[in-house]
Amino acid sequence: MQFELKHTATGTKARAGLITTDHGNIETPIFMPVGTAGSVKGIHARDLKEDIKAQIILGNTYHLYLRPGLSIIEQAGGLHRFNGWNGPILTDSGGYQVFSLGDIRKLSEAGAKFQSHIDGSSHLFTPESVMDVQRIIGADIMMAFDECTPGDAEFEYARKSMEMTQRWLDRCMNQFEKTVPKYGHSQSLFPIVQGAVYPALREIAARNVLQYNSDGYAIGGLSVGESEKDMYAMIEVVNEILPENKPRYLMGVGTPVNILEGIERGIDMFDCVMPTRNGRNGMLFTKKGIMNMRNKKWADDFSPVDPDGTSFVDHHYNRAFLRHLVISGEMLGAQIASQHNLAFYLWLVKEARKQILANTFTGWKAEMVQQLCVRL
RNA sequence: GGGGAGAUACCAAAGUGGCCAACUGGGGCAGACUGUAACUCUGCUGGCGUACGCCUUCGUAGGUUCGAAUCCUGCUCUCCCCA
Repeated sequence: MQFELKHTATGTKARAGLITTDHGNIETPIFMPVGTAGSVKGIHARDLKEDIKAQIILGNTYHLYLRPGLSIIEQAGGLHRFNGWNGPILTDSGGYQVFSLGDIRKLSEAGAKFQSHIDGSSHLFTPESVMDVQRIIGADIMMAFDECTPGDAEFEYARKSMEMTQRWLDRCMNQFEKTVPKYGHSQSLFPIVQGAVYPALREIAARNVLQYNSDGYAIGGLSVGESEKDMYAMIEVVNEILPENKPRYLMGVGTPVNILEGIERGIDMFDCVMPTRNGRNGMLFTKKGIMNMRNKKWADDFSPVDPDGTSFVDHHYNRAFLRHLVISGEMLGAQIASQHNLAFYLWLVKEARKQILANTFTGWKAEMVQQLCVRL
């Protein structure tokens, strides 16, 4: 994987770049749809590529390891062959599950012992094993195994947590160096910067990851309970230190506004479940604001789902029908909403890139942020 | 014609003298969701008020009682069984 910085918009840290992988190119800034179990929920690979114009999607080490299991994925020839998506794939390491499955896991220096959320069985994830699993999955971009520190962590906890993530990173790197890709395409490993909401910790963590000269760097442990103000402040601290010539990935973020704020602060890559999960729950993000499709006001609105939308669903279906589907619990409603939201997110980052290249990002972004928060 | 059962809020359905403006489910209305244990979760759902509260409700008209959705009587309607 390689990264080429194309342009930094004047008067801002917002950047446009190009990532090249063995499965295709990625124009940054980019949003990466989340496909935890190997599929972006409700979305066909064809629509992902042709309609939504996704350039890279996520998978999750923890989920794929539990089900279908490594043997099946290996037999398939890796996740790309298994799920029919032949574009770039990034896998999260399970670090987020260390956070979200807090009740059913135990952390130690060795790693994280999980109880499967599926059948309760016990599994130990170590930095080494997580590298091996991601080799088998065959992600173009693998993530280091980290502890995603909760946003409200005390300083001492955050410090210890960050330090363990650093030691785990060292082990990840060693294992990564000791192993090779299984399917003929190259794989990169991104370290993750932790440190909760403490600038001093974030600084240490950001400087620490530089020693590995990785293909890219991630910022984790944000949008996990801290304030947006803190989140933006941490991005600024870290991006001050991360190298210019490598992509920066802000993990798990976020709302359309979060993404624009992140781009403005020099982030290149984003992922978030929000467009799909909120879509399944009836919420639409649009250029003009947020729509809750369950609201009665759409019941007799027969205009297109989103007249400004870039997806075919935006023009093929009307709002009243979409509301009917959502209210009725019809799965097509969840699909339409997810497809719209993803297409919107991809439009948003593509447009941001255009504005960066034209040096008009700042004004455009300010205007968009106003619009995006409106409740329609 | 004879016998029996029942009528509770938008629907279904608990409650069978005070803790009942009334359990619960559905429906309705709104909110949440950020590296997915999530097509999930939360709140409201008689009227007015932010709220303590006040007012009007359990087919209908009366009655008993300090007090009734709950007990008694008349009426109206519904369902079931037998002829």
